[in-house]
Amino acid sequence: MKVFIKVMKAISDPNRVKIVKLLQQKMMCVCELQGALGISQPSVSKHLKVLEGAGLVDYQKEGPWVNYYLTDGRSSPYAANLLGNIKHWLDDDPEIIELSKKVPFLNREALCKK
Amino acid sequence: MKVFIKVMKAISDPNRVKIVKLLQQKMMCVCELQGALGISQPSVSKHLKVLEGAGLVDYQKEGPWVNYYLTDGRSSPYAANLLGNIKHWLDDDPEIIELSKKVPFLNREALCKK
DNA sequence: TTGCCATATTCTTTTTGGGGAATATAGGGT
DNA sequence: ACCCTATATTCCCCAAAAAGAATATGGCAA
Repeated sequence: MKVFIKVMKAISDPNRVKIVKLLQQKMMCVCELQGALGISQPSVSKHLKVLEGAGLVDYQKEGPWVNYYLTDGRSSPYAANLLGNIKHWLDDDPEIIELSKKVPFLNREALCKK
Repeated sequence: MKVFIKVMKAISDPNRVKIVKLLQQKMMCVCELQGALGISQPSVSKHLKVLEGAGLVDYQKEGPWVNYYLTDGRSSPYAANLLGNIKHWLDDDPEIIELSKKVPFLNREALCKK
């Protein structure tokens, strides 16, 4: 039950949904996600931690950056199912469409070291 | 997005998960759910309202009682998918097993008019 | 070592959400 | 009409969660 609740709570926040939908397109570092979402860096980090705790994302360090990506949902059937379904969901949502348009222009060199 | 969040938030509370799992077994009135969950009647009513708002349950009045039951998820693909999956999920959860044992003994005549 | 940069963590504030007590509502039976 | 019962709603309290500012951490470069 605890695992189930954790996964569902993780995906119950709009910004975290957006992060998942962004990571569907490509692996991203924190500053790229921040650039896309328009919220503070600590907020992004905390959302990522919640998603990681639910087994939805994982990360890999690359030089100064930390790249986050979607997992395969190995941690629980709930995570696996959710990640599978959300792939097709919300693609026609106005907010998600707007976000997706930004993706090609996200550039970590430009976004960071401001 | 709003509908998606509503469904996910609705299922992100342990008591609401329990209500859904109980209603899988049979249609129940508020006082039966209250008896099973061991929380206050207003609390049950409020949880039911959240579930209804998410399109997961509906109700039908029968004399003095209000019978709640699971919908077919017609309101959204998210509700439909969730209701379909949760049918098989959490059946081996200790809390849910305990709850299920109580179901045969839930009797609205005995539970109400205390 | 020092400094710099990306990210994580802490702190505080504000908002959201669940809980029960008390109250309101609605409908049936008398 | 009246009362009684099941349920809904309101109220207030407390805990959880989200937000950003400020600070800490960790690794790389000079």
